[in-house]
Amino acid sequence: MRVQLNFKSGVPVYLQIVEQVKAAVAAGSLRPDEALPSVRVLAEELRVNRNTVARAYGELAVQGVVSNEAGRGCFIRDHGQPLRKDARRAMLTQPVDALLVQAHHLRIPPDELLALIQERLRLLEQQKEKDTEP
Amino acid sequence: MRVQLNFKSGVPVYLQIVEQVKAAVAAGSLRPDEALPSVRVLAEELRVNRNTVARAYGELAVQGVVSNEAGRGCFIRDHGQPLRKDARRAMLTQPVDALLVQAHHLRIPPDELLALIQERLRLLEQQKEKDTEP
Amino acid sequence: MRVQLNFKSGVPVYLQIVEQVKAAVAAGSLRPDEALPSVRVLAEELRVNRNTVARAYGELAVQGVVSNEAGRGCFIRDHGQPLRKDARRAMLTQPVDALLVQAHHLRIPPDELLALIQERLRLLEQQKEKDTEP
Amino acid sequence: MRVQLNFKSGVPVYLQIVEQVKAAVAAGSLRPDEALPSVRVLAEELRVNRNTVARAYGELAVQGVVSNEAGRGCFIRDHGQPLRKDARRAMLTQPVDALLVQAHHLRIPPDELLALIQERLRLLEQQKEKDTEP
DNA sequence: GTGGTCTAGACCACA
DNA sequence: GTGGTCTAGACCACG
Repeated sequence: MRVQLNFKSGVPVYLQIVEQVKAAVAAGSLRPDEALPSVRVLAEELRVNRNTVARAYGELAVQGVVSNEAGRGCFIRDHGQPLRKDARRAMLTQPVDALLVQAHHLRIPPDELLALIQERLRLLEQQKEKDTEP
Repeated sequence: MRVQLNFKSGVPVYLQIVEQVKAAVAAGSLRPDEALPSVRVLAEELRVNRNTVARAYGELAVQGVVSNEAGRGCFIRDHGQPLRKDARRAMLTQPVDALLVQAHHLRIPPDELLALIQERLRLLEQQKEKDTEP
Repeated sequence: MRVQLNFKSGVPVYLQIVEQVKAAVAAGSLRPDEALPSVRVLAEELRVNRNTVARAYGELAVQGVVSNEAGRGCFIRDHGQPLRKDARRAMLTQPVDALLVQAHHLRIPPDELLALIQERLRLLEQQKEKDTEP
Repeated sequence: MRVQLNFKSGVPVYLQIVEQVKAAVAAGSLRPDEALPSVRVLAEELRVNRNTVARAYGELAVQGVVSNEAGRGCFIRDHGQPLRKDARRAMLTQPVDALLVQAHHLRIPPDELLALIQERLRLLEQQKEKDTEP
């Protein structure tokens, strides 16, 4: 489970965690009964207060995405099939539209936006490789 | 001037307003000396408290984007050139990264994400034409 | 830290707080990393609403005087000055003009005003030394 | 009577007028029974709403500095001797200190502050000459 | 406990 | 009508 935080966005950290876990579950990359990293491990990994991770896990439990079992850990609950690809794809349309609107406001033409996206894509891939290597 | 709020994002409403006004100015779609909607009008339009809009306008004034004239209104200040294109482009990297992370968690591969983006792009263009025609 | 409010002056309370904190920092009686009283405490002390103090602290943070750390408190920043010198100097012309006008109305000729300024300057320097010594 | 307004200071315009008239009376440059300019004349001179000037005159009347005589005008009331020069000079120490603190905070050294003051002094003198000429 | 945001509604200065 | 300030009290994120 790879969580990417953006501390400058103003979006509460615990919500960023919640959203990314939910997305991973929807995609099937987190399987039922799979364990999430422990609160303190994830907190240290993200350099975030333990309470923040605990709150995220609590929120996920309330929403029925995971089940917190005291003393054992935090496990993905069974949700039947993960969403089919077109459903997951549909979950992206709103954020995509938001990005297009913002680009339009900034008068960045579509081709430049696409170039920017591919540039960032390459950069994120490189980071992933670095993290995996050592 | 059209402002779109996202109440679920956790980003302070007043900052969303600030950012969107700045984006519009940066893009040149709000011209110097142009009046913003009055605090009360925008507050009603966005279904938000007057103080929240006032705070946004105050912040914009502090940042020199706008000049608030009591009894008259809130006007875009002439700040010479709008931002250079690379600065505007830089304002997009954060949202782009957020989108890429979300797509990754949803296991939507880059090529499908790009396809989705171009699909939405076409759709937005069609809407724009409709708005302009009649 | 002693803050004296004048409710009858027409000067916004939050600005009075801002000015006095800045003055204390300038005078050296508030040192870098020193904590200001918490928003709630100062609000009670001044018999003013929490929001008013919060607004003052927010303004001080924007101006780089102070760093507000959620969950920890409000601390004096040891800051390198971002603005260029001529910009900073420009920020002084308004208050200078106001002083000159007032002196003119009080029929204090320019040379006496300058003498007074140098007198107060010496006095402020002496105070700073006293604060620094022991 | 020369009134200089600062619209950006946040100090209400009517209070700026009140303070400057009071200072002039304290200095003896406005003598008992001397007439102030009529509301509409001063309003036009200052490019300010007539209500604002009227409010200032009203405030001065309440404080016993002037006497508003309907249909005739607004006259300075007799206050015995104007203040001696050292008393008037004392009225300047607080604003002078505020200016020094602000300069210090902006890291403008005393010699530059003094240079700025003399520069503004020359500028104000020139304006006065222009106003007197025609 | 800390600071930050938002709402509801009041009053003020100004046009 | 405009923007600006203040209060009272709520909830949130974080430590």
